[in-house]
Amino acid sequence: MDISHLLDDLNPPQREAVTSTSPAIMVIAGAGSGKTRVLTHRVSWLIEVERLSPYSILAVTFTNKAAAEMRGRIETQLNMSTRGLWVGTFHSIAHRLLRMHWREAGLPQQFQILDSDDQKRLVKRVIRERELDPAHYPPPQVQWWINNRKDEGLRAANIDAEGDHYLSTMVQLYHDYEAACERGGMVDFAELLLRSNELWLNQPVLLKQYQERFAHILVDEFQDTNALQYAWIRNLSGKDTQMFIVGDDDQAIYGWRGALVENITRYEQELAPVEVIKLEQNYRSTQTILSAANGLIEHNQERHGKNLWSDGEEGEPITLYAAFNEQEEARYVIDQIEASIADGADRDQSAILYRSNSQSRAFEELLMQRNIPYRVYGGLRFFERAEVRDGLAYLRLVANRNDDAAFERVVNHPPRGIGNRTLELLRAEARRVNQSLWTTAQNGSAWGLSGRAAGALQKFSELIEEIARECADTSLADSIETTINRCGLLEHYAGQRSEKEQARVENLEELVNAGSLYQPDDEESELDPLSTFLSHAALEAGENQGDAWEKCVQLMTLHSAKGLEFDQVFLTGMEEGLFPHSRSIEEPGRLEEERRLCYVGMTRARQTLCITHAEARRLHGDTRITSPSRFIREIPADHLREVRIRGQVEAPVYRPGSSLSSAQPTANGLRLGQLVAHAKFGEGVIMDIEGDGSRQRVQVEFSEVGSKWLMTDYANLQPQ
DNA sequence: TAACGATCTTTTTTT
DNA sequence: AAGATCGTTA
Repeated sequence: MDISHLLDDLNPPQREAVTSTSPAIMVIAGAGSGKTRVLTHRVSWLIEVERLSPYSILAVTFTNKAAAEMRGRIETQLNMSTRGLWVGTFHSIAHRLLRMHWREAGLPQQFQILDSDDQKRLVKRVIRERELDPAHYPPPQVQWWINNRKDEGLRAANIDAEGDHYLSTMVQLYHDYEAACERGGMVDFAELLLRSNELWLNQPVLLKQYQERFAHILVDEFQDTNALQYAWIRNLSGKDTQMFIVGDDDQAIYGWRGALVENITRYEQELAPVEVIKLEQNYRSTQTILSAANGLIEHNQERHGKNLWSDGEEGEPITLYAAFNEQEEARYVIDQIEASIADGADRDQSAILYRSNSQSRAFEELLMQRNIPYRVYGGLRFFERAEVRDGLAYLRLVANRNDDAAFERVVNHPPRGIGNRTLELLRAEARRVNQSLWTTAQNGSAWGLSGRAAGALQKFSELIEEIARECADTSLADSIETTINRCGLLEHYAGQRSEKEQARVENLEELVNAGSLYQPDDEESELDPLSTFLSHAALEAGENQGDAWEKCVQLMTLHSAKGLEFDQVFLTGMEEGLFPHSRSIEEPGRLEEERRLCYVGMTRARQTLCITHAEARRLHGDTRITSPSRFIREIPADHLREVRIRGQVEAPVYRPGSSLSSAQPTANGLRLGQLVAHAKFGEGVIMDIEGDGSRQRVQVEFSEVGSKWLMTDYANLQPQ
């Protein structure tokens, strides 16, 4: 058998990882070391060389994107369909199990997935019903708390509040929330995992069956697993299961949402002896970038220890630019990008990375002004848009009348005269009789609702029943079309003719389209298509902004940059308080996570890396003087090159500890940040200086007339 | 019931 | 500064 195509382009440790027969393997895969390749080649190897049935392999990832990429690559390698092979996110696999074993899991067959938005509404309701002050118990915080408990594998009944008032209230809310979910047949994200883990614990026969089925379990991004995911994996693995995990402790950046890097060590201890394979050869970045990143990450105490190297080129030094403020920072970065594009680089090979989303603004404004196409990652995705969610809520009611979250969402949207007062009474009554809102609404006048309110609810019920009847024996696509057309949302938006409403109508039409394109997975094909479509919508929120695939400059947070790579990377806003973020500075553990985030950012770059910081930045309304990030100082200085304004290299811009000292005066006494007066334009601040002698010009931000470029020889600016 | 104004808040994000 | 949320008012 010719197996060369699976091994030829691998280095020795990669090859060892792909072919190893140890019962427990741990691959510590540095950034850019070919992690995905190892994972996919191993699966292909198992199937093609070891002749394992795809049916006996389970591969788990964190994102749908990673799962899709893995499946795609495996199919290409094997040149066959991967039917039977389970590749998916923790959540999608747990979901699949629950759909198959809903009875054993104690769920109604039609259970629906509650996304975080619905979850928040439900939590809010539970708080209201307890008559607690939402200021004392903010819904997002309660939601966060509940999810954290679930991620730890704890149910309300398992938590001992020990007389602590706050804690016991939280437990009570958790309890109410569980009851509300139960009543409506709803399962939130964390619940998917918790339930299926309980399925393992409560159904030993079923568990054994799966343990025997999966001879191989592969887990990607192991450093991001939380306690529940760890338990889930451990329970599922039988004594003959071969475990293959891939992770990188230096890229653990999700501790704040419950991920436990320690799971790596824990795995190593619990499954000893574990074969540890380190992938340290990097195929992405220049040696300079790697050395710099290594130098930085060495400042962390808690490490497995690993040193990335490359046999590629030394590459350019990392440039460091000290901007006057965030606008000037944007100007510098975008000038550089424009220059590289002029040199023939692709726009989408430049990425601007930042710590927090609000920083994208200055960049976006300038990119827009200069007509450079760009794409900002993050933000609302298709299935998260309000109108799409409304449409889905109608569908959910059609599928399951007891879905209270969906009921609340659309009962008066579009407005049909069911006001808050009515809803309040309805909620109270539903709670009293412990029934869903839908059921309670059916006999409004019987429990004392005014004739008018009861009538309005009646009409709403009839509408839903009617839609359901029309959808009864049609295809999924037709059901969705019927629902969207009949629910009244289209008319509601069509009435108003602004651009926004136009877009909403289009999105609803797109939802119909999404339904007709939807193909259930093989295992799901015999289940109710509407339910699986709704789950799909919740589990996979869709493309970010599937806008035209024109090549765009990429803007994103450092977190969303993980897993991506670009020729040219700008690491911006490298200032104390912003990055590392002020809320992380106190705790050593958090600070180390910030440092790993910086490491992740740096290692995204293939060719060039540029680090920028502003000496003054407008944040939350006021301008403050900032100092450069400690991370800049932690990068070995010999890999850095400081850049002056427009390429004039003189005294170093950056000196540790200095803030505004870098604004060097020019020959005629003007310097950045200088307050000046102009005969016609009034007072202003110097934002930029370029050229010298008779060709020197300065950019002044005037308080009256805005920003102007002026030739210094003619402007006659008076320093103030 | 909707619309307006006051008040509050502000890291990172997937499922 | 800006956006979301909330309570009050017309």
